[in-house]
Amino acid sequence: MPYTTHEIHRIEEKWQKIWREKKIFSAAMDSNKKKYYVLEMFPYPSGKIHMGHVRNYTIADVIARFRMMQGRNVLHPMGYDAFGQPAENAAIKHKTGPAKWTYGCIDQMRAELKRMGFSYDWDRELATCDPEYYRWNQWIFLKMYERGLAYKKASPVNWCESCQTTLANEEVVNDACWRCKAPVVQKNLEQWYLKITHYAEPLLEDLKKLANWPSRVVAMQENWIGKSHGVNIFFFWKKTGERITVFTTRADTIFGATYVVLAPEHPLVDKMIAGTPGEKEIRVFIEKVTNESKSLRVTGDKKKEGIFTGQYAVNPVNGEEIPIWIADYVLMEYGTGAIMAVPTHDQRDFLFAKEHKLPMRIVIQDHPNSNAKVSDLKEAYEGQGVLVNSKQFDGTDNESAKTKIAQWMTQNKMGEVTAHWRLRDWLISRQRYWGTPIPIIYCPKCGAVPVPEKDLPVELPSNIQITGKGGSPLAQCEEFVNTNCPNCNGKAKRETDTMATFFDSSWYYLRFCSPRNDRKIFDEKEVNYWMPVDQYIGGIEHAILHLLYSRFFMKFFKDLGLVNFDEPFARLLTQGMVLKDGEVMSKSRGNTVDPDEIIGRYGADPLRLCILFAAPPEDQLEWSNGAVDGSWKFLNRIWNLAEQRFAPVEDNISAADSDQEDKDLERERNAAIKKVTEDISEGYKFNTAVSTLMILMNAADKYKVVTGNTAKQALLNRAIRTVIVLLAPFTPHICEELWEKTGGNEKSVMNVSWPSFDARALERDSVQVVAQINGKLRGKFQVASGSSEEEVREIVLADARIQEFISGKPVKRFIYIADKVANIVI
RNA sequence: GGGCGAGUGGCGGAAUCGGCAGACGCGCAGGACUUAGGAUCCUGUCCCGAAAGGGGUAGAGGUUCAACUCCUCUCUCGCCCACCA
Repeated sequence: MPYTTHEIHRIEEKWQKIWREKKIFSAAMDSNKKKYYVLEMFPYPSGKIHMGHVRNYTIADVIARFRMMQGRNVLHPMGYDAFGQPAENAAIKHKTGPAKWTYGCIDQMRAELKRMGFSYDWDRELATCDPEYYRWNQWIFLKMYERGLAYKKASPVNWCESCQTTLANEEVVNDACWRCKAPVVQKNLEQWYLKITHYAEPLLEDLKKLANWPSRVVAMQENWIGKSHGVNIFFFWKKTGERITVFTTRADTIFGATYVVLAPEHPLVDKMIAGTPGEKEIRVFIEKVTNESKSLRVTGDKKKEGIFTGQYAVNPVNGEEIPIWIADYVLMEYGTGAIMAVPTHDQRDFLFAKEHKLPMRIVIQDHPNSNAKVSDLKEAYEGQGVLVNSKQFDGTDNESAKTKIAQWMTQNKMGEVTAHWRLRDWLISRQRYWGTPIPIIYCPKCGAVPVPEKDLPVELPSNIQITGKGGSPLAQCEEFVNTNCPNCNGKAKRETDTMATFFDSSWYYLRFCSPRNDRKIFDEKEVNYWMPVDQYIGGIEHAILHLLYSRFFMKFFKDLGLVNFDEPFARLLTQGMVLKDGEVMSKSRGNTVDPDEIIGRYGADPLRLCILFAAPPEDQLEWSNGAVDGSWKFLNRIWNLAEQRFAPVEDNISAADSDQEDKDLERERNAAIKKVTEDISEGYKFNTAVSTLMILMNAADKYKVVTGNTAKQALLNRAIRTVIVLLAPFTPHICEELWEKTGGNEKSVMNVSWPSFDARALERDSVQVVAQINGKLRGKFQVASGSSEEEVREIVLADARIQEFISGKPVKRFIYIADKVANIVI
């Protein structure tokens, strides 16, 4: 039978059925076996898988199958991140319900995933929209609520007009909604938050443990958490003596502070200006600034605007009275909402001071003897130097002055060492239907009351009309809203907001460990056996969002005493995007390639191979149909090799009888085992692993067997079967079929142990040494491997051509790198 | 403005504890064969040159017997952060 599309499809279906029936991939805890947990970021069930999914899951599948063949107890589950807005939009568009729509999509998606032949334990499949899943979201919420880590507060929030809902800071990208790209505006709303900032320190600190994460992702998280060390300095308002705390990372410049600037929203502002002559003008200014969108206000190149309050602050270090200003460039959300301005050593302050003719004083000289004057300054000096005009600190270099001044201020209660964080608490309320109901009941008498654990799950009502127009859809459903207070049993109303879907995905990897447990969120024994995830794989777009939230949840579970570790993902691989014509594949661009269509035309194996061979997993991958042709051809050649050249004979080769061709083939075979093993386990270099297998196949193809020479035939058989076994994680269907055809005696090639290589077979009798003259290639010599420098020197210098190049000049040096290069310096 | 990463044939990409640049594949060119198949097989394929040889890994320098690999500067592209005090 030739390897035709029809045959490919037959083989793929055949083996998928066998894997399913024999439960090859079902995982069970076994404390005698070393576990390996492979996980890819589970998909949103849009219905169809795209090339990005195919790439992500194929990479994971190779790893899972490879580890399985190496004898590890592999857990490789799959599920669906099934809540979220697209289902609501689809429900409106197709006049159906989000649940019906979503489950339909899941069915379609599962079928497509199965056609790819991925090694999932399908018995562990889960969907976050299942009440048996999201009840545990509610449970987690209640546990956080008990510990004060879930709380409600009114504050300005990000609001997406198009989605008609609030967004977390992490979901706002360039002042636009991360999902729909519509502009985000600020609204004042009362919303639920999770206190992720409680874990700011460990979230930052434990990044150090993530040595096997891409450094880029670690850097992004570090940036996002944004710890900055500095000092809170206690200025005070001259008129009343009230404290104005200012945060600075530049305590060394404290003697150069010539004014203080407050954010327009600063709580003291109102009191300071009330009844002053400038009050009206200042209020107009504040009004103007606070109405500006955050993006406009926070643009770097915009001119800084400000206004004098008429009030003065006292600098605690020298008692100096300096003016208090209000300016748009000071943000209430960061630091203390108040800064001390040092125009000589901060460029923003410099420009502001010039504009408003505010005083300046130099306190750092870049050189002890240089005497720059304020009038000479064209810009602020932000570099290193020595302190001047700073009383007892004069002459101190500014770096050590930071610590010294901070200590001195702390001792004299003028300030305190502190740190500020960029990380904000996580806003999780969403005014949407298709999400987990927040398990809170509002009672007129008792206030906000958590739903008792025994009443979980608070189920989503199914009879809801989704309109997409303003407000929480759940609020319209009276039978959902109206309930009784768990405390006093009086009439009460339910919270009608649902949870952000990132809540759901922050812990699903734990649920996979015991997905059917209906008494507990997860079985601690199972979780402590399988976790952490040994290899996690997904897109870089989750570098902050999902990965940070998951780390936060893990630390919370550790604090609850449920788990004995606190980082969920030991290794992280961020796969590159799949491009078409240089652009990311997307429906809106109309440049998508449907994986299902490629499977139909070529089969799953050629698709898998092509995507693995085309680029290293972390790089972008430019899709080309030609590349699938290439993969198809390669599989076809292997097919023909196994079908036409394999012949069953007894494998009784004695090394003593082997000739040079035999040794060469055995060397290629062992070299391939070594290289493929290394490529998969050290850095997932699938592209070079595949090319190594191509080399071995080419070598086997060229190897000649005289009919009846059973020793040679056995050697060829060995090479063929090695290709099949090594290739099995990449293209499992064809390898199963060929393994069976070539007399494989296991029920599946997946049960074959991953081969090891024989180092002796890699040795060569002779090696090629390159001869260079002054670094230029001048000749190649076969020499016995392990030859000494003297031997090689003799051979090389005896060569007529080499002598011609030397042309009588004296040989200054002779450098020999064993078995590689000889360089003659003349 | 700050940080990180990258730049190699017509294309995807190999090679980086410094040691033959372009593995492997796609494409292209020439040929063989044919049970016309999605054929298959063989040969060639960085540039200039008839050859000898010369040039060549974004550009310019440097270190070295030897540099895609290390150092300095510049350019280009990608990503992240950004009035962050």
